[in-house]
Amino acid sequence: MKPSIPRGTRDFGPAEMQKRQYILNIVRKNFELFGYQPIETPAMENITTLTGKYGEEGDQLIFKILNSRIHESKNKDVLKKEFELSLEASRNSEELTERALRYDLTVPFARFVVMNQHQLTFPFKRYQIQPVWRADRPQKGRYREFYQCDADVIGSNSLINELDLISLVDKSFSQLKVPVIIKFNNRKILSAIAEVIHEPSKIVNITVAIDKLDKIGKEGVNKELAENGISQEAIQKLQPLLEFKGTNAQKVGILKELVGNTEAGKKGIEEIEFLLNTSTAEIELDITLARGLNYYTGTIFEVKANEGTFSSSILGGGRYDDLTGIFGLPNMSGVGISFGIDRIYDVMEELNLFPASTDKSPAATLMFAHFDIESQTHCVSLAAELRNKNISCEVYPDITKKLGKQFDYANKKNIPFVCTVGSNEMQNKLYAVKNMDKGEQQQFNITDLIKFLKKD
RNA sequence: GUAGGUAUAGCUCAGUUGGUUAGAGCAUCGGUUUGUGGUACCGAGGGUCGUGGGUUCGAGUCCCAUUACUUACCCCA
Repeated sequence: MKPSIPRGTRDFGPAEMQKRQYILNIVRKNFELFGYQPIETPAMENITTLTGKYGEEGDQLIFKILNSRIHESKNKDVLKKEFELSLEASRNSEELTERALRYDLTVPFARFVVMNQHQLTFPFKRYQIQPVWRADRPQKGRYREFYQCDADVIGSNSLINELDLISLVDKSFSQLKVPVIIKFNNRKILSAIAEVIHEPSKIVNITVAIDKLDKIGKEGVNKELAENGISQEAIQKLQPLLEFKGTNAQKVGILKELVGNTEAGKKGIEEIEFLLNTSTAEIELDITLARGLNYYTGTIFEVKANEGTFSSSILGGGRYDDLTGIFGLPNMSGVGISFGIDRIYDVMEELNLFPASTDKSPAATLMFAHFDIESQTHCVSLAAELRNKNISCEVYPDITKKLGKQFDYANKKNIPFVCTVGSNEMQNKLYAVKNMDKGEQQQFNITDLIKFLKKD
């Protein structure tokens, strides 16, 4: 049988893991630096926890898990009917699927907060680094299994949290040396727009269409709006939004004109101005930024790489005022961001941003080479001594007289020192250690060897 | 779901208007080298040309179908 893995999933070898961990370590360090605490949640959730939170499209992209032992069911007639119905339209049947793989980390987090509300100190700041699954068509930069790295704070309305997150994002990308644009907008503006053009029920269609401005241009957006039943009059009102390019301040001016006399508009503009005035990081107000997820209600974020061919977003996030409400805990506003490290990896690979050290990081500091079972055994006890001193090392596992083969192995694993042990060395307790880079060899007793490697 | 592209050795790919026994580089293994690697030279193994059918004296090459992968649309990290 030919081995394979499901489409959209990947294996990661040691070289790739080295780079992935380089990114993860920087992100995790910053999460902790800003006072977020780690949690984990299960890979699968009850399907009812997930459905209805991600929009119509989103629901269809949830990986569903078929119930086990359906052949033992006592209600096969019901099962058959549910199955028939599922063939006709996208729907959820708990008879068939009670559980699903998590689609993001935010909704499980909201569930977690509600379930553990009495143990948590609010405002609660958590970070979470785990894979999520989406039943999407894979393509460039889009995977069916990928990692999200989320930081969220819940139980606080303060815009300080937004500022904190912006600063965290800015710091992380500058440490990774990835050139980015941090864009933001506010969902209150979008609802205000829907209000002033008298199409409040079409808010999702409007936001999704506007979000595509970059890709399909003004004409494309107008066409899509019309197709979604938005009146010509309303579309005309939206034009200033689509046509305008300029500074952040000028954009705020446009917004004031368009939605400044609505309640939601006023509030949104106020929040936007606060962030623009107080953020120390460079941020760009993008009045066409909408984002698809249903649960956002206030500030929304998106980060894209500023160089290279990679156009999809590498980070997203925003404020959600009532995600926990559906689970029975109202009035819990939260805000969070999510790093897409798989895409960050792709950007960094394309722009050659990984430090050289991640390319050939040594598997160990030293390898022992030997000739027979006696010398190998001797190496094993020497290795134990080095490891007690916290020096990483390994003993060549096979018995062979061919030193070339053993040296080659060390080379391929980028091990910088090789210590060859034969009968002379065992007798004199003096060990020859070769620096694989320089090709020089020095002799040490065990104490000096440890000193030498420690210093190095 | 819709539309395009690709499929030949473990990997990356050549393969002429359809013509003898399908090639290269890298990788692997062996040798030059039984106590010192990266280099060099010599050699070896490894293929049902994705699968099934068709056209033809003859198909890796042309046609049809099918599967997998991939890119774009939709949506998203």
